[in-house]
Amino acid sequence: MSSSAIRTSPSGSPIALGLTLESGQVFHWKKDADARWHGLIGDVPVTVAECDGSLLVQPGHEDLVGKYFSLDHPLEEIYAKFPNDPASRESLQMCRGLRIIRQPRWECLATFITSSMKRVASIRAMSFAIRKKFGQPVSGSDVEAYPAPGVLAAASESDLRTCGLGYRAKNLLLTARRVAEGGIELDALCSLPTPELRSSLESLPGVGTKVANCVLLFAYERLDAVPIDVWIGRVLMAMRKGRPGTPSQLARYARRRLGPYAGYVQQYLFHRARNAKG
DNA sequence: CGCCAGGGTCTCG
DNA sequence: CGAGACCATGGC
Repeated sequence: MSSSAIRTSPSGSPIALGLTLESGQVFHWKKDADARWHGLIGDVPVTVAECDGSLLVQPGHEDLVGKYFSLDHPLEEIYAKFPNDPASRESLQMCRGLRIIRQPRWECLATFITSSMKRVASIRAMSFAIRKKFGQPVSGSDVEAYPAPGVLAAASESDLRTCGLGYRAKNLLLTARRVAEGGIELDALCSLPTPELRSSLESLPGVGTKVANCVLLFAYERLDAVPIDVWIGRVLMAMRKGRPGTPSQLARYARRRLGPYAGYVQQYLFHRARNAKG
């Protein structure tokens, strides 16, 4: 592969590429027989491979790829603030090098609107279907770019349903219209404090507490945001010695116990829980 | 085949 | 604020 190696962060903390791309943050990357990953960063086709914790990319893509995969995140500092309970320690041992990606905001928001009550494999299938039906073809990629808000805003609900969205089609359509009409400017919101940003996101159709936290964590660099889905809900309940709780109680517990990088801890716990199976 | 999933929204206490 | 009903689909 015509590629040059780029280094990870100055501290030398590595990236685990496969873990990062298979941890339910992003849903359109494909691994080939040679363990190279093919995907799009925005509308730029990218091929990435991992070699001893560093990334190999095409010349010229170093900055784009480095930012997308958050190679500047200080993993050792983050790990130093991990909680000391057995589950968190074990998740760190399993997931060392997994990074929270910086995703394009609309793409992240839209895919997580479609994610409710769906498994990762289904979210991935819907994502590909939406790209294929509405997205712009990209030269050098077998995956289409994620369609802009205006494109989905001009679609019909029944067209969206053909992508397997079910009742989520209406929410995606309504939110696409809000964004396309300028009712909310996703990129401009990045300067807002987290509470105000969260409120803005939750004003969108199909965006509640959990989806807003996914977008805060995966697209707005709020590394303390904790999405609580059924998996993390079970993990938190186990950490509370089996004591169940309301969503707000679990959120408060997570804020208190998972530390300043709670979003990172959550992602590691999520991956550990989903891959437990014994 | 039945089960469950990176939930949101509305209604009613 | 908290609990329940309802929503559609597909992988397994």
